Amino acid sequence: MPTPQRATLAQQLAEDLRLRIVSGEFAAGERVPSEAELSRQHNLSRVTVRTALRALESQGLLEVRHGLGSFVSDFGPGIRTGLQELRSISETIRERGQAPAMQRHSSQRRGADEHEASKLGIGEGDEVTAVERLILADDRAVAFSYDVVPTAIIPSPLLPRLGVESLFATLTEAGLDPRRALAEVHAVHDPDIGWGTDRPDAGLYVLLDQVHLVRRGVAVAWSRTYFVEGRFQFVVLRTR
Amino acid sequence: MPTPQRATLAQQLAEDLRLRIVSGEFAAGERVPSEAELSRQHNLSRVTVRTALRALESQGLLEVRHGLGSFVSDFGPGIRTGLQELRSISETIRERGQAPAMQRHSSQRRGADEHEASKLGIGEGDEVTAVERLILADDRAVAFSYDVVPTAIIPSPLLPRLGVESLFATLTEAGLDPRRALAEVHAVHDPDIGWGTDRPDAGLYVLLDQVHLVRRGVAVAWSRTYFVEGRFQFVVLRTR
DNA sequence: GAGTGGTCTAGACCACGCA
DNA sequence: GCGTGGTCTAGACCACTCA
Repeated sequence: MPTPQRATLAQQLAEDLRLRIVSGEFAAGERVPSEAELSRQHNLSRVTVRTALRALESQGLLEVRHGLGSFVSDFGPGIRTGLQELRSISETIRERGQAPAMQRHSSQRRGADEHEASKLGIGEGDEVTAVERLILADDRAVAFSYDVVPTAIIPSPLLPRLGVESLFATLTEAGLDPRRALAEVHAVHDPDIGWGTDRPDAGLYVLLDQVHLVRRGVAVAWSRTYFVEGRFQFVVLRTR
Repeated sequence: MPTPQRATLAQQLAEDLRLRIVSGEFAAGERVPSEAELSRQHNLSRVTVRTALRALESQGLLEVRHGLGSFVSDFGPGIRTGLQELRSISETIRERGQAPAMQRHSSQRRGADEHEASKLGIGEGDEVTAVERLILADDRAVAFSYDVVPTAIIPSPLLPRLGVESLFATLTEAGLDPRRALAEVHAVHDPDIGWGTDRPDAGLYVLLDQVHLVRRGVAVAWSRTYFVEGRFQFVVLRTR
């Protein structure tokens, strides 16, 4: 039986507040309760509350001002997501009020090449399942993804679902909830990326080349996701 | 007199460890002292030590493994920087053992347009200084940057240095050390970006469109920096 | 001065990996 | 079992903003 992976208290609070923000309960520009207040209301230490607020700030949802309070950011339309937050793409799309969908373009089982083996920490030649999929929001292509997963870690009944539903969903069901991902960010201009009629003419993408890790630092997937430039907005809060 | 902006204890420790890592005192794959050990050695609480380790992890310098310890990442060559860390580009280049340089391409003082005013939180028409500069590492172009700064916040004697030396250096000297930046990440393919003979043929860039903020949430600069794809490596640790 | 966020501490208990 | 990191608490003091 896979571990349920209970969220931390800070994560729960962040999620709670996040939903209240995206649902509009807290309007843009409005102040959210102070740290002390949230502490009392949720019966949490201030450190924990701060951890949650930090997370929301790094997603660009809150602006925290010393001596004043925390305010809901005025963010525009479009799918906007904090790069530092590892979240399912489908979830992100859904929360923006759009309908996520997925189309598998190809799927094959084969031996891992040297590069894949190194990325995934498995042996060269060990079987992997490689999928190519298209991610849509309201029937519009937003990303093309090339994913590689060691076949051995996925229970057979779940294998056919790779590339058909959210990668996160499949991994979670296998008890392999990705906790972290180390991502490289690149700009790519290549008309050969992607497929189908909805492939953008410009062929311009933000590439997230990422290795997904479960808690123990063990890799569960290597994915290269090409986000169509302009259809997904990535935000990062950089701090010193 | 500008505030010296003392670094936090966590930042000091992170910086200390970072230098020891990049200098090779801790080799790749090696374990660094445990949290408890660092606590004792530096006479800091464990929370503070953890804050420092987190920062290094998010820069991709450390891999932290539950039950085992923290290990120096095996990172390859190339200028690699954690997107979540706001650092001077020059500093980043210098630490990679390369020589940073800067060339100002243009500079003008004029009224802020609507977009600039909104980004910087100033009035439309307020005077700004707009600079175009080229950033080099070992005489090779790595980025082109278009920066806009409200003229009023920079003391006149420092104005001529904008675009000639590190933006960070100038701002810091003016007592406006940027603490945070909210950045949008884009892929750009545009042969009109950049100038000079070293302009890459491909015209492909990772664009960081960022507003630099001082502590109080006040914007001090809006910069659009086009990093030549492939010459700078951006890494992000994404977590849930 | 009152209220807010920013930093830090000391200590607790849990979960993981290994011998 | 022991040492490691993961989470959380209660409380302290400081710095900023506004009245």
